[in-house]
Amino acid sequence: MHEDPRAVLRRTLGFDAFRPGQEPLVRAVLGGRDALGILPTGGGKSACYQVPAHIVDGLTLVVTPLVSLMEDQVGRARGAGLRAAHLSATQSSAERAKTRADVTAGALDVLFVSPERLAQQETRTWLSDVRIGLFVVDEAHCISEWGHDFRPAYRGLGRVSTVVSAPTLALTASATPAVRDDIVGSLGLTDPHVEIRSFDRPNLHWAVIRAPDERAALRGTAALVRGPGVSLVYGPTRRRVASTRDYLASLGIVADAYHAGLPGPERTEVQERFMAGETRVVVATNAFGMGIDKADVRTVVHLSLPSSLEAYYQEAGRAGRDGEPSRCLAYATPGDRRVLDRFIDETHPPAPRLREVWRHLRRHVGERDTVDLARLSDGPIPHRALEGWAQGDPAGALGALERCGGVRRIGIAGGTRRDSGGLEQLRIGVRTRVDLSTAHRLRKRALARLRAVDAYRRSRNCRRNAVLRYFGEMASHPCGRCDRCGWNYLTGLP
DNA sequence: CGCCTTGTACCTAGGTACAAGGCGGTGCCCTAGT
Repeated sequence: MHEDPRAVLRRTLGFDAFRPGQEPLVRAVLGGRDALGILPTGGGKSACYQVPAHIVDGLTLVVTPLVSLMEDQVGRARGAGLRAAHLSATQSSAERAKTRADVTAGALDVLFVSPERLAQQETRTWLSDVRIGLFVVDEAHCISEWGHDFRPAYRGLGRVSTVVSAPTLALTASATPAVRDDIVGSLGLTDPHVEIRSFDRPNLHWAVIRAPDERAALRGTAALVRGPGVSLVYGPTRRRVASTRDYLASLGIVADAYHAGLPGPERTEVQERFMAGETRVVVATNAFGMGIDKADVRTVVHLSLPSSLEAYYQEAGRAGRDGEPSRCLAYATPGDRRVLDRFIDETHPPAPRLREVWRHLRRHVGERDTVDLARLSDGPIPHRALEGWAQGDPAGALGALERCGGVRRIGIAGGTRRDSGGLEQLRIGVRTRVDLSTAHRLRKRALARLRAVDAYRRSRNCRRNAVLRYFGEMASHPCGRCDRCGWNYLTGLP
């Protein structure tokens, strides 16, 4: 019989009682059952694996999407009395070797890794000799959000979870019923215990602000961030993030910009200033957020709505973590929908289009060719359909074909990716058959998600209820704190 | 359905004016050649 989880909680984390939802998840995995926990941010997801990690026999293996998050989690796990480490490409090979040796020797309780590392054959071979007591997928919505295109390694976690003879625990802060099903199905969870806490955040005030164009949205944003407290402004592109920051600066409003195109040290610095309370305004792309938990953000402004309500709720939900009244405001301009439609056409082209591109490739490219994509695109393939893919990101028609098994990426012949400019000398193989049903399904899914955003933007009814319903929650009375319930985003809060 | 970059015409050098067309965001991984 193992130590009582409550005693462990008290001894290691200093809490007298579990928070809602935690204990059933802990007891489920300790009883050998798979589990899925959907707990709000700040709801104590880490404790759900930290407590079992003290108890189970063997290693607790935690999959985490970002290296910065891993480093954070290692620190907190150590603070909870666990012997913890992580593996990442930023470490020296000596460091990694040491961690592996520790794991093999049973000298670690918790190991954090990326899904990409788990996808490596080398890692799997090594882990097959390690006794694993619990397999944890943190930020499990990434399986659904990123796994289908951006980070396909997330789709491979299912093979790990079924091979490992330990229970699997999937944790996330937000998941619609469809995303839940996707997580359970993709991980191959068997009869999981599912724990879902409410998404309602009674201190958040919602509004969609119509603006004739981007310029008007920008002016409005400046007025909003002049208000009291810390503000977070989300822009759809790096360029707009930079120009918004500059515009605010020209008005004497000091703001930091954050996106993935900035050098690492600068990103770190912006984050640290923000967390330390030295920044009043951060303008950012969606790169800013995961793992950043600042309590006193009063206003989150979106210059335009993102392409899914999941993303919107995650980003807007960074307001008011301290429970104080806070605003979640999104601008809507006439061009929004059209631009997003175009992005979908690029990332998930319609099946007939894909078939056309694939046939063209079949005629000109063999099973294992080195091709000059720039020359190929003189044909019916526009340059842009190939571009993103060649640079390493699975975007465009080739990316979609790759997901359908019609095209195989072999590598870049000669030179590095960056040196080659991405377009010459790409080695690909074109298969003799292609099944476009995956591409079709993903396109339908992307369009459906976009329609939900559109519905939210245009909704005549309570905004909060619209969001809750989307996440599969029963909506009660109108909230009384959104624009549709008569709340005024300019005068409604101090 | 708006903004910005790129392309073209002008004619012989590099500006200007205007038209056309394109437009995205998230991160792991440690290759191979300096």
